[in-house]
Amino acid sequence: MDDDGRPVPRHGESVRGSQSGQPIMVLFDLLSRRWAMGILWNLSEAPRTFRDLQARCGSASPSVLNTRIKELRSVGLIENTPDGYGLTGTGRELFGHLEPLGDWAMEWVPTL
Amino acid sequence: MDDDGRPVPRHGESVRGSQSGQPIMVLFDLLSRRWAMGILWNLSEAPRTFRDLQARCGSASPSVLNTRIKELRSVGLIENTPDGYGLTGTGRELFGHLEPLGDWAMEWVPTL
DNA sequence: CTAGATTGCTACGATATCAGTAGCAATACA
DNA sequence: TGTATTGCTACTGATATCGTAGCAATCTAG
Repeated sequence: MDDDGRPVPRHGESVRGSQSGQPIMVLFDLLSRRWAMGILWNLSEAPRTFRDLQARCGSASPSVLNTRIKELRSVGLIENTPDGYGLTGTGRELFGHLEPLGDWAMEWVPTL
Repeated sequence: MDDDGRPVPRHGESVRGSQSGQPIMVLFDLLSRRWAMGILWNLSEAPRTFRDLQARCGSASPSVLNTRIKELRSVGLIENTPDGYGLTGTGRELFGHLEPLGDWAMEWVPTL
């Protein structure tokens, strides 16, 4: 069996080394896992198949991608629809807060 | 010498495995490194000393913390002030986009 | 000026996570 | 029946992170 990843953080539990259990840290822990935000970003336009999503995530390795998908599904941010993986209502809500970063990044990155 | 981390991503360059070089992916790459968002979060109220910051980041190991600090400084998001490390103007700008996640997380996390 | 105490950091071995590639069962289509 | 595509799993080697130890450079109290 492949790795199924760390336990998905829940409120009050230790979060990948952090003991705070503060909601924002729980969220940061989840979002800072490899490709987590990229997945949400790439599913925002439309549902995508596993392989399509993989291609959009810079050819992320299927094992990591699959692990991340399981995690994001288990916390109800994405779901498996007939058309492929897509954002849930909650996922779309979260994406709403991530979206502004796109414009900000477009202005910021060139200054580096 | 300890690791100085991966190269800090710049526009158009490969981003930790992603070839897109899209600004948002550059940003996601940076933010998804361990403790990156937590550091920004914990510096938002006031400048903190290295050890204070470390304590607030769940006792993150000093090597990772230091690596992250160097990275965030090198892209101008945080700076070293007489009172410790603090957000720059740009850092504060980015934090502005992260801040709403705090409230959202407070509502979301308990539902897990 | 001398003994802590604190601060910013480096070193290093042990783990955990990720990348990269190969490949397979299931379904779809030809 | 053959060929493609899809959603994965397995495995190996590379990288990142953890956890602990410790040190040089200030401060601080006596």
